[in-house]
Amino acid sequence: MGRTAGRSPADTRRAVLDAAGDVIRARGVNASLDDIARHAGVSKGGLLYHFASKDDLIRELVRTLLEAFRTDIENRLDPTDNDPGRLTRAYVRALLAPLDDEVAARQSIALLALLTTIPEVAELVAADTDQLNAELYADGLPVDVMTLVTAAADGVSSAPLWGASIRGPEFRTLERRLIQITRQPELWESIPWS
Amino acid sequence: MGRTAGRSPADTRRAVLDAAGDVIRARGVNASLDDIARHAGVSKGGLLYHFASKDDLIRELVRTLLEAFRTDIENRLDPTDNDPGRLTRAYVRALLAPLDDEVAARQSIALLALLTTIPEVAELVAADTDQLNAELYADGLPVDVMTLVTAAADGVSSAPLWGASIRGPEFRTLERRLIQITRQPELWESIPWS
DNA sequence: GTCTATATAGCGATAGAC
DNA sequence: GTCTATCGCTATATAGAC
Repeated sequence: MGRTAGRSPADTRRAVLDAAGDVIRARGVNASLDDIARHAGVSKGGLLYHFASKDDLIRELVRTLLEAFRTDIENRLDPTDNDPGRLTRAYVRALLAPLDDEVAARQSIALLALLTTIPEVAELVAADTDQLNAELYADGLPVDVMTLVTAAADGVSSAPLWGASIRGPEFRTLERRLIQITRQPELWESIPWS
Repeated sequence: MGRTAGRSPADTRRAVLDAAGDVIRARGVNASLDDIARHAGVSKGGLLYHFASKDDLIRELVRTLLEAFRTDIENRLDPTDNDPGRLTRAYVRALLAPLDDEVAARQSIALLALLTTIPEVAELVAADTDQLNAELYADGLPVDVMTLVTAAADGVSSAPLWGASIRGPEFRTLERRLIQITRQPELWESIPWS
């Protein structure tokens, strides 16, 4: 039948990647190329013209997800904010933002966790994590403060993975206080730790 | 050939469950029954005598993991401690336990995260989470303090999923301070939040 | 660039011997 | 209680038409 009207090859590629995310999120490991292709509005043969193999498709999907996460953090950097903890604040905002859509958040994290089981993918993700962590450690905050804040943000963002609800107001409060601690690290450091 | 000398049916069952964990951790959820059986030292047919189907095996594996996690927390309850935050402290200890001697418990978390991509498993885990969360909310701490402490613990425990190392001394410091906050919630609550 | 049709392989599950 | 053999299904990937 040839090319679908109004859809460029790049559009098709993107449609397939989107469909891959949706279908794998929804059906888990059992998602087949046929399934993904149908959701993208192409045949399996059509899909395999754009991606040489399923591994190739997965690899591209992970690359896309990591890039989207990175871009999300960068978009949340406050341009008027040049103080220490600038990146850490953007990190907290990025991880706590999806609170509104718990299902999508849970599924995105589960998707990355699932994909991480492919050794090659695990290396990609770990490399990305190392890079981001290095930047967080160089963000100008005392290490113990940065560790607390990012750990708490990581915890909230991973909670939906276990089916926990994070809609309560206590999580909003937590977000505000984590941000505030990055602005005034002494609030944490001056606590009389025994 | 009959029963392998010195191995009871219960031993075989446990060996299969252990092997299932190992193989799925290494190869992902698509690991085949053949693979699992070989690692357990039985044939596929032998495995399927003990577990009616692959779904049944997965279900039992998850049940075992959840139970082990529960037991781990309970073992970390301080018998001499009857103050508010008692369970929260055990929870923090369980999640931040040193990597060296608690590798299995920690890997279980990563494995559970993987298995959560199976919808039926997600429901099992969510039910368990709800129960534990209810107990944490009833642990006698101010909600905001409990939320901070458990979020931070969750964050540290999920870090290995992304390939991050949590061996640095800052994580030990974090553990000590999280515990201390549960003992003196006013340390957190009396901070002059704007 | 996308389709249909098909080759090929691997998986879960069953049956029956021992 | 465990094995081997095999069935039936589904999935990936290829080939070739349009």
